[in-house]
Order: sequence, then structure tokens, then C-alpha cells
Amino acid sequence: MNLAIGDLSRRTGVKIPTIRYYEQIGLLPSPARTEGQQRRYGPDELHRLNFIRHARELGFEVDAIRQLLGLASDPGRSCGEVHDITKTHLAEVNHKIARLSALRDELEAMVACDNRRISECRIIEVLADHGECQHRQH
Amino acid sequence: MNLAIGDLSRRTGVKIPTIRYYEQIGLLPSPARTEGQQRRYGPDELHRLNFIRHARELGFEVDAIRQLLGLASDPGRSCGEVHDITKTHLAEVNHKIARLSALRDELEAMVACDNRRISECRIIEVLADHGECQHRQH
DNA sequence: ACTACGACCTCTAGCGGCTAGAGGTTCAAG
DNA sequence: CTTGAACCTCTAGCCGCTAGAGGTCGTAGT
Ligand SMILES: [Zn+2]
Ligand SMILES: [Zn+2]
Ligand SMILES: [Zn+2]
Ligand SMILES: [Zn+2]
Repeated sequence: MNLAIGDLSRRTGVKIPTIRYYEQIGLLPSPARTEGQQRRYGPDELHRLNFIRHARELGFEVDAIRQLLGLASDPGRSCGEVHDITKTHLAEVNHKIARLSALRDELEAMVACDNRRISECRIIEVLADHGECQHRQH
Repeated sequence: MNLAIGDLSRRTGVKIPTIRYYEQIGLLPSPARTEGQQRRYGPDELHRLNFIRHARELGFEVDAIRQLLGLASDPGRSCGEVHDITKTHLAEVNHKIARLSALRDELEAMVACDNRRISECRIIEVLADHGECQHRQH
């Protein structure tokens, strides 16, 4: 298997500039090159990029992925650190959900406005004055 | 009332560089200046910045806020457009909540791994293969 | 009136995670 | 050997700020 960057892109669903970006930030290793300096990838890079893509889809930050990749390359090691990273990420996801849910409640109360004019619109009133909000903090 | 930028910052909770940034992108109008070119703000700018800050806290994008401010300055107008903007934003918030909730489920299933080693860790397995995921798409 | 110093000024660059374009080169099929 | 799609590098842009360098202003105290 000897893939050009476009092949790798099609197989992983990661866009070409993104692949080059990942190389630039050290997330993907510098691949072999042809004499004309074109990149050629093998199965290792394919797996690694699939891993990266999936972790990104699951919301992990690039720095967390870097750590996960480092740990994953050491099969005999305890998976405790992997769990720590994942739990930290899960906590952030839960935090975001909580914040967005509060936002949703607030916005739903706002769109319940049935006035016709800006001068009396509930949405504008609430935006102008946080005291009108249901939650004390956002 | 004749506020220096630091006073305005303390009264609104918006950081000084952010205030200057809002001016630069045309969200806040250019204020009066002293002879030495220092900014001086009055009550209008104070209210406007409070509005901006609150809308940002409620997750509205800067461009939406620009539109909202334009509409808010026209009291006799129908508030239909304000509602459209808010409903669009609410839909995006709901979409994000749905996506994050799916992520949370996936991550919770992953952290349920009770193995000890990387070589058998459920988290690493799932990251390496989306086929292991519960949801078909993220 | 003068000094000290905190608050202000502009300008530039950086964050994360890409994405897009210009302008030039290489590869592979016919 | 020619064509043209695919590749290369480099730079800049997106959003919404945030930070720093290096210099000027305003005002309180003496
Ligand atoms: Zn209304
Ligand atoms: Zn509020
Ligand atoms: Zn594990
Ligand atoms: Zn998956």
C-alpha cells in the first residue's frame, strides 16, 4: 500500500489541507516522499489518521489526542491515563450540556413573546437586562 | 456621566481589549475622545455594551447581535425578525445539545472499560474503530 | 508648577482547528 | 512526449477574543 495524500484523504474522510496541518503540528509523522517531494503513506499512517479523525468526531482536543496516541503505542501499560483523559473530556461535555440546556430554557422563555412591536418585545427586554433572566448566571 | 474605558469595563464586566475589539468590528460606535485621544463613554454606550455582553452570554454570535442592535433601535417595527434570529439560535443550541448528548452516551460507554492494559482497553478500541460505536454517526 | 504613576493609546501577534487560494511542480495515462 | 489532474509550499483568513511591547495621557499630591 502506497497512498498519495488524495487517496489517504478519500479513505479517511479527512481533507487534504487538514492532513498537511496535522503533519505540521506533529500529530501525524512526516511520511515518506517521492523524488519529487510528494507524500506517500502506508497502513500505519492510515490507522493513525483514522484514530485521529474518530477522536476528533468524539470531541477530543488535538492535545488530548496527542497524549492518547502516545499511550496507545505502549500496549503493556496501564490504561489509567487513557481513562483520566476520557473522564476529563466527559466532564467537559457534561458541563457544556448543562450550560446549553440553561441557555435553551432561557431562549424558549424569550421566544414565547407574543407582542408585535420591538418596543414591547420580550426578547429585546431580556437582552437589555439580565435581571429578566430565569437563571441567575449563564 | 463620562466614563473612561476602564470604568466602562468595570461597569459591564467586559474586558478593555474586548471593548476596543468591539469598536474595531463596528459593534460599538467610536466614542468621543479627549484631546489626548482617550475614549470617553456615556450612558448610550453603557447600555449598548450591556446588551452586547448579555447577548454574548446567551450565545448569540456577533453578527446576530449586530442585527439585533439594528432592529432594537427601531421601536415601532415588528419584532418578527428578532424572533427569527432567536429561533435560529435556539435551533442551533438544540442541535448542539443533541450532538453533545450522543457524545456523552458514547463516552460513558467507553469509560465503563474495566481492563487494566492499553492492549485491551475499550477506549482505545473504540477510538480506533468507529464500528464499535453505538451511534452510527456523530 | 511639577512630578509620579496608573491608566490609557496603537500596533502586532497569538490561541484552536482548520480552510482557501496563488503560483508553481510532479506524476501517470495515453 | 504531451497533457492535465494531482500534488507542492507559502501565506492569509475564519471567530472572538487575549496578551504584550513600547509609548503617551491624565490627575492627585506636594
Ligand atoms: Zn417579540
Ligand atoms: Zn441573563
Ligand atoms: Zn481501559
Ligand atoms: Zn464513532
